Amino acid sequence: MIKITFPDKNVRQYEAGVSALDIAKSISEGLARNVLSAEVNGEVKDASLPIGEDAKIRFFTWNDTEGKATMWHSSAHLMAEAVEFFYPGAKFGIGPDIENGFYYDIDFGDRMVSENDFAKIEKKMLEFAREKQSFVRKEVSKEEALKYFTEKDDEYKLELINDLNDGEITFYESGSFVDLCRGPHLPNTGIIKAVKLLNVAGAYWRGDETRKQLTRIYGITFPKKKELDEYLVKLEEAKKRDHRKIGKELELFTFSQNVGLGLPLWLPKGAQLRERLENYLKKVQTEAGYLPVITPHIGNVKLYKTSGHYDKYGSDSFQPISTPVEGEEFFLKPMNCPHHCEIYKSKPHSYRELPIRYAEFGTVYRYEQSGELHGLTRVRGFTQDDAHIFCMPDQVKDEFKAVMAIVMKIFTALDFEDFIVQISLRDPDDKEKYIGSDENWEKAETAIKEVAEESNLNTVIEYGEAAFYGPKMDFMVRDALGRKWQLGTIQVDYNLPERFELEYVGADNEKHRPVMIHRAPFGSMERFVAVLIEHTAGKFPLWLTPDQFIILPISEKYQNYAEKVLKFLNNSDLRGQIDSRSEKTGRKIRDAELKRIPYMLIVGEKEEADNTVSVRKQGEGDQGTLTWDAYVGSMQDAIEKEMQKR
RNA sequence: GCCAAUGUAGCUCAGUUGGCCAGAGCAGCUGAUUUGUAAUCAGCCGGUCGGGGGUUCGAAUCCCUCCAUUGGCUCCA
Repeated sequence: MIKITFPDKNVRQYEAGVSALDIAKSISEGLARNVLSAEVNGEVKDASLPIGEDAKIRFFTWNDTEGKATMWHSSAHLMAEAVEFFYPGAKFGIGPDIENGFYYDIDFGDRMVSENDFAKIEKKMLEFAREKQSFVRKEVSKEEALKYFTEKDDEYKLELINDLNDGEITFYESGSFVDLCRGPHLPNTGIIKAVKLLNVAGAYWRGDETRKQLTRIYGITFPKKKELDEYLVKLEEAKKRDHRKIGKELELFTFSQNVGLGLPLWLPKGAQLRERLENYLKKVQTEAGYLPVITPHIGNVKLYKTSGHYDKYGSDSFQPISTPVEGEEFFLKPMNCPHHCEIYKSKPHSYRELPIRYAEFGTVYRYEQSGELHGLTRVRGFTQDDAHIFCMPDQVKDEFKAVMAIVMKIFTALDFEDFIVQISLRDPDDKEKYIGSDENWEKAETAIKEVAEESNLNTVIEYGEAAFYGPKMDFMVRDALGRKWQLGTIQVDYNLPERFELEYVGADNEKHRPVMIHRAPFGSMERFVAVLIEHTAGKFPLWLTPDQFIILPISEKYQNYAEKVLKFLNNSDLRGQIDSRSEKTGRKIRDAELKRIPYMLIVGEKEEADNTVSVRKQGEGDQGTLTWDAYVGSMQDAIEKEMQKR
């Protein structure tokens, strides 16, 4: 007999060799039906695996992320089985579970697979699911494993097996499909009740651009059909928040092929919104001791040779601009830092002046790959809310923390609650990609790691995500479809000060090298506004929204009164317009609602008689009648409330 | 840059197996209407069907190519 300990510390005795599934059954049939996998002594395992010794056990169901992972990983196998049925000879790469579902990378040879083929594959998957195929785990020797996939002629699996050690290789067999796999898997495929293949995409084998591109099929499965339907509805809803769609509807920005790919054109309403964000940050920065600077959009190529940008990105950038002078070349600036370094160098500095904080909304140009361009989130010309802090080494931490405070302030002000703080460090296996000495990198990485530890934020470390001159702390926020985008960023840099030979005179009357902190709380105005649009679905807070109200006169007769109201509101620092069209009120309301204008002020005979406005709130309907003063008061209160968050 | 899908008026979309001068709604313009909490009515304007090439008696529809968009991959100073 063995002792099984449950998460609630309860202990029960079982025969050795009992499976997690058996144990679940001994508790209740219902639990047994819902168990997808189990954690046995800290490791997630097949629920059907025999347990030979005393163990701590935890069951995973659909309500656990581990349970979902098991479900989706098994679904990848199920899909592979169906794919193999229709495309015998297809070769399989990897097929993991992901945050929402799973994918499998497949080499179909000469055959083309598109979304048109999904229906039959889905149908076959459900068929196999209904057969309640069990996942049979087999430990195999490396030799056996290699033999199997050599016969199957699957070079991808062979490559994977070659990277594994003998004795740690397992196969899983479900139906006719055998896969190299660590597991764990579902007790059987019958748990999968609803299947949806979502899209196909090319994906390089092992993420390596120089290797063959496989066909990746993404899918998701559910234990209930209803959950799939709900998921699909959610996806549709998310698409409605897409900033590209709302940006068009609300006339915030546009693109023109005549101007160029990835070069956004800000329309008046978008420009107003952006300007308010910029003014807000300018105010915060002034309070935090930043000094404004302004630099040109181009710079001599020499500048970027000094900074290292030329070597690193020169050939993939917009190409240099030549001048009538032989050999003279300018670059569109891809970064503001070299310019700011030159400003720093324009005069000698004393340690007493430090830290110096130069801030600029600097527009930069980068030749992003055409396939990467995406609305406002990935563009070729964008404006960074950039600043560079030049400080002494012992000031780095305090300065870094102060910048973090600004980022957090902004995120709080705009209700960005769901963000990831990512520590982006060097790829330890590929130091060639970076400039600067190991010593400098150590110092910079240590500083960031220490600051992160001292903050109360949950951070994740990503290796290989650093900038080429230094490590970063990146603030990642998701868009409507769950894609992560880097917004705020703070970077510690010991390298550029060296390259630009920046100096200050210390208390010891000797020359010292300052440390640079690059930082951009919004990241770029373009990307930030894009994410803001998706988070708010275009319903911006009052302090930001282009029009706070619109006055809707019932008819032409009340145009004069409407103008008086407008003047009064404008004088009270509120902004809005009059809809003077010869339309019915219902129509004006509908249009204002669709434009997400927060307040509609309906004025007619009654309102004119009592000097009031009839207030309608976007999305909420009629709010009753208020005097001008009362309305202004309520608006000021609402804005005041928003200000407190700022 | 790579893989796949898509590309018809400013926007959203119809256009059967290739067959009469390419359609609708919204937007825009003109006129009528003077309107009370999510679409007033009528008329007009607007497209060389993404560009180019080809097949055909005939192409928005079939083929090739280029461009762009979308979803991924790679990249992201």
